[in-house]
Amino acid sequence: MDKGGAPGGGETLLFLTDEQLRQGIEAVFFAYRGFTADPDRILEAKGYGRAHHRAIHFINRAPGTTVNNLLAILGVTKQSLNRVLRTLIEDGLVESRIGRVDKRERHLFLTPKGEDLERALSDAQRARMRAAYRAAGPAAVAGFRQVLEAMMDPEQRSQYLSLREGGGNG
Amino acid sequence: MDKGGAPGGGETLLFLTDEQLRQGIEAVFFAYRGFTADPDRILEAKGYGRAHHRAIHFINRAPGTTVNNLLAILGVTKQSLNRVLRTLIEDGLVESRIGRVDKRERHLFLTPKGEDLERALSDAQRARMRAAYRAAGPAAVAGFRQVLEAMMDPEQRSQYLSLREGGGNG
DNA sequence: TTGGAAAGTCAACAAGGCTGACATAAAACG
DNA sequence: CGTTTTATGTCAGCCTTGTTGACTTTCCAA
Repeated sequence: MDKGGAPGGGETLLFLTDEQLRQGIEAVFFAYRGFTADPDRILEAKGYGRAHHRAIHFINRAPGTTVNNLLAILGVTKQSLNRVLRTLIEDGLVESRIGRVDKRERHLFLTPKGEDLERALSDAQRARMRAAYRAAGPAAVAGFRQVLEAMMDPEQRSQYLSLREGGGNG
Repeated sequence: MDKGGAPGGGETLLFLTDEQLRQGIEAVFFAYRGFTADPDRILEAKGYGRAHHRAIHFINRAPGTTVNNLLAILGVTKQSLNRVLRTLIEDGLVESRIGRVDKRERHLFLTPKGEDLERALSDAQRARMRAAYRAAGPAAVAGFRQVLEAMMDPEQRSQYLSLREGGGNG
């Protein structure tokens, strides 16, 4: 439990007590609840869950992505994803097109109806992020992103970064 | 979709494009996976889940807390918590003592065995947080915490802050 | 003392993870 | 061409962890 601001052992480059770390852990816990609260309300009204949200988000992010691709990003089994995808396709939110070059693949797209829901969900989530960013200020935002990136597993981080490349300006 | 760094409408105090906000959202998504990955491995080996982790964490944080108290912090129904609590009590990780003043209440404590698991879980999680904090640097950590706090719902934020008061130095 | 409120427990159901087994179609390989 | 591998989908069944409803015990106040 080193409490000192003075670097004690060469292991302590930052002022990091167990208590501070625990507060960081709890902050992530509570913040994540806030992060999902708004979309959850919208989804519940339509009879969907977070699993549907995640699928819709990443299909919108990378239109034409294959099922296998989505599987890797979401980190779930195909059986689990398929259940969600099936309902989205049946409900006319997602379209699944057979690949032209490789006919085994299914390329996934949002329909206009799917885009509507995606917009509703991401508007709600962005509004909260925007408010948080504004309240904290630009310097805090940069730090926020740095720590989040450092918290990811290496594999997740490279997935995240490759999405950034495809997605637009930094 | 204002892209300019120049403040356009008085609403834009920061340089916040939809794309930047979306990257923030995805960063939270991927980082949360990393955040839970280490404890999840430990829990799985013992046959527990995240719900057990959360209960253990907050019982350790506030020993003697009542079931109702824990309910408010965790934001689940008492029936849901009860199932988790029952297995933890049966397995000898948590002790439930009937309240002396109000016999309806159950006060919850970790047993030595429960403290062992708590330590294993929080060591793993703190190690990741520490690494992320070190990689990002002190200024980033401050910003990280600011944004997380701003992301919480007001009710969650006050719960979070009251835990901080009880817990030690900031 | 009686009725309501509060704390906790039991039962049953749903979402969404998981594994395993299997089917089909297409591609890749030899 | 025949075989194997890959991509996808499906069925069945299990687990965790949320939910609601019904119930008991306890406390308190009228």
